[in-house]
Order: sequence, then structure tokens, then C-alpha cells
Amino acid sequence: MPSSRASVQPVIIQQRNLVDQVADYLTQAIIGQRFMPGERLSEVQLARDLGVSRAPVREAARLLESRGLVVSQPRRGFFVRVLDPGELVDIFDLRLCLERHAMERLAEACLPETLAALRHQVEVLCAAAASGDETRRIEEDLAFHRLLIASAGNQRLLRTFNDLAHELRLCITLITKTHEAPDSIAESHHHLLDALASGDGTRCREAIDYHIGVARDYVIQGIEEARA
Amino acid sequence: MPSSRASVQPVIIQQRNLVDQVADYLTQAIIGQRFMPGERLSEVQLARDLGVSRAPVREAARLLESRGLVVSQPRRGFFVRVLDPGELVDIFDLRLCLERHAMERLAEACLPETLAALRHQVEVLCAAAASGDETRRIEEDLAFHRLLIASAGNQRLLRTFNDLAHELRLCITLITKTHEAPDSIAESHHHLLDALASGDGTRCREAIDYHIGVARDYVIQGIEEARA
DNA sequence: GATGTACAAGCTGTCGACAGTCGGCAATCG
DNA sequence: CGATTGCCGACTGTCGACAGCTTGTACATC
Repeated sequence: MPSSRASVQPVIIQQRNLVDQVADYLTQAIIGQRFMPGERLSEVQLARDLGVSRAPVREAARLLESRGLVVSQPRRGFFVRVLDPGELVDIFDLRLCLERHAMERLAEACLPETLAALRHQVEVLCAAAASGDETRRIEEDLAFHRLLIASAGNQRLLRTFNDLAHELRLCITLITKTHEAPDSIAESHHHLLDALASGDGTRCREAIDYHIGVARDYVIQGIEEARA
Repeated sequence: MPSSRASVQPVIIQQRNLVDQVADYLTQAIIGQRFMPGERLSEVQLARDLGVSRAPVREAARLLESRGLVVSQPRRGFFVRVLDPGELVDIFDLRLCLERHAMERLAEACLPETLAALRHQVEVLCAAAASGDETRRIEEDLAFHRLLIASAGNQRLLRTFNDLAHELRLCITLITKTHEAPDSIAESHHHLLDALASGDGTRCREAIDYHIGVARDYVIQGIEEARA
């Protein structure tokens, strides 16, 4: 008999190997601007600092490279990625591409519980924005959009967005501007929810176009101010 | 003075390190079905066969993992990725998402030389189809779509498509069906070109929706036949 | 003073080795 | 006879080391 449940529970204990731990450390260090864009990441120094050998460091760096956080130059090493304005526009354009797709799929058929989950996440986001903790606000904002994409039901689309999210975080490290007004964040996201609730495809598209356009301009403007 | 061009030319001589060579070897072996889906890739055996140490093999495997060609299980090793039908649908859905975006951008403003380049690639594709070399036809087909995406001018979009292309090749390894009729290939692609030339966004969208729908059904049907 | 060159230090690319873990097989027990 | 336990082989995760390259510096030369 073939049956019941294949495995009671895959038991995701996942032994934390050094590679993942180093990758997490590097990611946090880059996002947290402890390593600045363009800075060289010396394998030996990192290995020394973290108390591991170079092998896990190399593999972790390659992982981050595939996520677009670092770039490698043969025989020279790894460097924290430097985003130029053109790349920034491309990143937000791809984001628009992905989120439009998710919105369209959801406009066709959006379950009440999906809408409720999104609504709840907006509340969490608003709370984070009100707290004044910018890092937390950014993560909850990304979490909302991740949930939006995930709701479309395409795992591959979600994976692509998650990869892109790392680069979005990288964009945000570039700006020094004070945070956005909590009111506009709430309004901006409720606008998306209303569009979804209406089930009108055109309205959904306009809503997401506006939303991401604002986010993009926010980042671009923030960078120009930081540069000045 | 800060300037002119930061680097005259990144000098893409890129010394072929072992990692890239091993990655290419593995990619070809997987695409060419010398390693079947689900098959385990032993690091030691690969290292022995290729006459290198395990380090480059491990790094190459991680590279392929980021491209979706293999999956890793901690403490167990790397396995050639097995695509289930659901993932296949997701892959084609993402492809649709990306190509729709490119078509829309091109519909807004498509230069004559862009159209000419695409037209030329269709001719190359048709020649490949007529030659009966299925592998070549597939590569030229992908090359057309890569050119289409590249013409939209978003490097990040192109990178995402290139990653996806590896998985598309993986899909195709699953089917055993005889190749499509060259006539329909020509017609199908000319249909896209005509839509682009018209500059009509709606028509472009319909054209790419149809085109990718056909490709998806072709693969899905081929797999079901292979399974029977 | 500017330019080119040789040297030195540090780094990456690659390798072989050791330890811990996983999967399978055989022996043991119910 | 079926299930469990212990053992063995193979493999992965990690490490330290060596060779070759790259970079920065000091020196010689024009």
C-alpha cells in the first residue's frame, strides 16, 4: 500500500553548514553597510575573522554572487557590488514586470483569505513604519510584496523575486534619506488592496505601476541627495 | 579629475579557470542527457574523471544550483534537478511574464534595426529547423528570444531570462518527441515580428501569449508522450 | 621630474588529507 | 520471518598548504 503520508514531516532541521552561516554573515554585513559598495572582500581576512577556512568563504561568496550582492573578478577576488543608476532602473523595471504579473493573476481570482493575509501584512508594515525602525520597515515592506507574489501561486516567480529582493536591499543601502511618512505608506498599500478587491485588471495594473514608480523615484532621489 | 571612463574596458579576457570549465562540462552533460534527472553527481568521481580536485567541482556545482540545473541536499550531495509538471507550468508562466514585458517595451518604441536583427535571427532559426538538427534548432530558438529580451534594453531582465533558459533546456531534455514542423516555426515567429512592427501593444501581447502557450503545450505534451 | 622595471608581499586558484556523517548490509532479536 | 541494531564503506564538509598571479613599492633610467 502506497500511502498515507510519504514522510511524516521532512524534519527541516537542516544542519547549518558553515557556508550558509558565512553567507548570512556576509549578507547582513553588506546590507548593514559594514562592507561598503566596491569594497574588496579578502578571503583570507574573512576566514581569519570568522575562524573558518577559506573554502566555506569562497562558496558563500559565490552564493552571494548569484544573488547579485557581490561580483567576482578572476584572480582578483570578490567585491561588494556597486550599482550604477542604469542598473537601478533595470532592477525596478524587472520588479515592475514581476509584480504586474502577480497582480494580474490575482485580479483574475483572489481568494478572500489571500486578501485578508495581505491586509494583515499591511497592518504589520504600518506598525513597523510607525515604530521608526527603518530597517524593520524595509523588511516588512518587502515581506508584503513577497506575500503578494507568493499569492500568485508561482514558486519560480517567487524565487526570482527573492533574488531581486537582495538587490533591492542593496539599493536601499545607498540612500541616507529620512524615512517616508507612515501615512503615505499606509495609503499607498491600501490602494493596492482596493484594486485587488475590485478584481479590475486595468486598475490593478495602474495601482502597481504607480506604487513601484513611487518606490523607484524614492530610491533614485535618495541616492542623488546622498551623492550631493 | 575624477573621470572619463572608470575602466577603459573591463578586459573580458577572463582566464578560463577550472570552475567555469567544470560548470560548462556539467551543463553540457546535463543538457545532453548524459546525466539523467535525479542522478547523483559524486564530487569525488567527477573530480577523478575530469582530473581536477574536488574544490572546483563543488564550486561549479553550486553555480549550477543557482541556475536551477542541480539541487543540493546537505550531507548528501548534488543531484540533477527533477522537474515536476507543476514546476514546468511555473517556468513557462515566468517566461511569459518576462517576454510580455519585453514585447510591451518594444511595442512602445522598436527601432528598425532591432526589427531587422530579429528578422535575421528568425531566418537563422528557420535554417536550423530545416537542417533537422534539433539541438541547433533549440539553441537558435532560444537565441531569438534572448535577442528579443535584450532588445528591450534591460540587462537585469536579460540575466533573469538567461537563468530561466537553463531550466527551459532542462525541460526540453524531458521530451522525446520528433521535432516541430519547420513551417509552423517560421509562421509562429513571423507572427511575433508582425505584431512588433505594428506597434500595437495589445496585439503584441496576444502574439507572445499565443507563442509561449504553444511552446508550453508542446513541452507538456511531449513529456506525457515520453512518460507513456 | 616622469617613466619604466624589478622586487616583494599578499592574494587567489587549486590541491590532497582528515574527520564526521549518511546509506546499505549483515547479524541479532522478537 | 520481519524488524531492529551495529558495522562498514563511501561521501561530504572542512582544513591547511603550495604555486602562480596581481599589486604596490622602491629603484634605476631617460
